[in-house]
Amino acid sequence: MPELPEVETIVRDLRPEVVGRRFLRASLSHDDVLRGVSRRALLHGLAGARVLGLTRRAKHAVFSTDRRTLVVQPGMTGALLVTEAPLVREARQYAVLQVRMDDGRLLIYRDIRRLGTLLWLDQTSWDEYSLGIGPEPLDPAFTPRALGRALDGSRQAVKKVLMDQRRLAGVGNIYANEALFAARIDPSKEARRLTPADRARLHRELGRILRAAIAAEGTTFRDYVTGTGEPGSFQLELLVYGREGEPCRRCGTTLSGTHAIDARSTVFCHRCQR
DNA sequence: ACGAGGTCCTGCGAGC
DNA sequence: TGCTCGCAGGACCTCG
Repeated sequence: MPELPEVETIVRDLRPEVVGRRFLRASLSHDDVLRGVSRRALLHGLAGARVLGLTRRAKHAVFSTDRRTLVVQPGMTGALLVTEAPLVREARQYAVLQVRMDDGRLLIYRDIRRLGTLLWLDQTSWDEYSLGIGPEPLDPAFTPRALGRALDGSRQAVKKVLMDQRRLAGVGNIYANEALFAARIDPSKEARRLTPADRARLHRELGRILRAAIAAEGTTFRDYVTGTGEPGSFQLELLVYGREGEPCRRCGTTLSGTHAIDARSTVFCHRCQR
């Protein structure tokens, strides 16, 4: 499930493949991934557009072009790939968007469950959209104080606040679970009740884990692949996510699981995280 | 403002 | 073996 490290990996892999390329013809297999743009406007807009840059914002891959900006949010099962060979059957079945480029290769957005979304925005709309997203946790400007501001005043569970894209960019269920375990914070603790020491540890561990996950090219549980089609390897380093009922790597206590926070699977050590 | 719950979407694994 | 059902969940929505 592409969160910040996964989308960062995809963007780094694809940037040299697409920047400077011109899009030729595009096709779309399903309309239900579009938000605020019609099939016709998207396909017509993409045809002939030159890619000026590819960046990441939160969990979005952002293709800026000499026309509008193509924003891809992979959701649960989305993947972006560049391919030269014709698509094999499995790949073709889930290829939602296919864009022929001027070097003959295809840029593919593949999404099995289609919980991902595609946007086609002008500069002003993209700026506004981006302003509605919280700070980037790997930005040098994201200090412990900035994390404090994201958590301040919220009576919600700290885990839910970490995953709230309006407050903080790019953190989803996997990395929220992992960061809270590493920082030894109970995921259900009210965000506003974190002590300064809690916040300092959470800031440090969140940054450390996101960087380590990028170095590992992301976490592959099911469908996620990098921009080159390879699985990531951070699943080998997960300490709590997916480990409910298994022993805590720190103290050996059986890890607990709950769906009480925002109906998302939460795994934690009730002994280490208080 | 907050929590709870529904919606989208499909593959997968459990259970019968 | 073949079926149904619940679950996975990011973002967004409505309701109370």
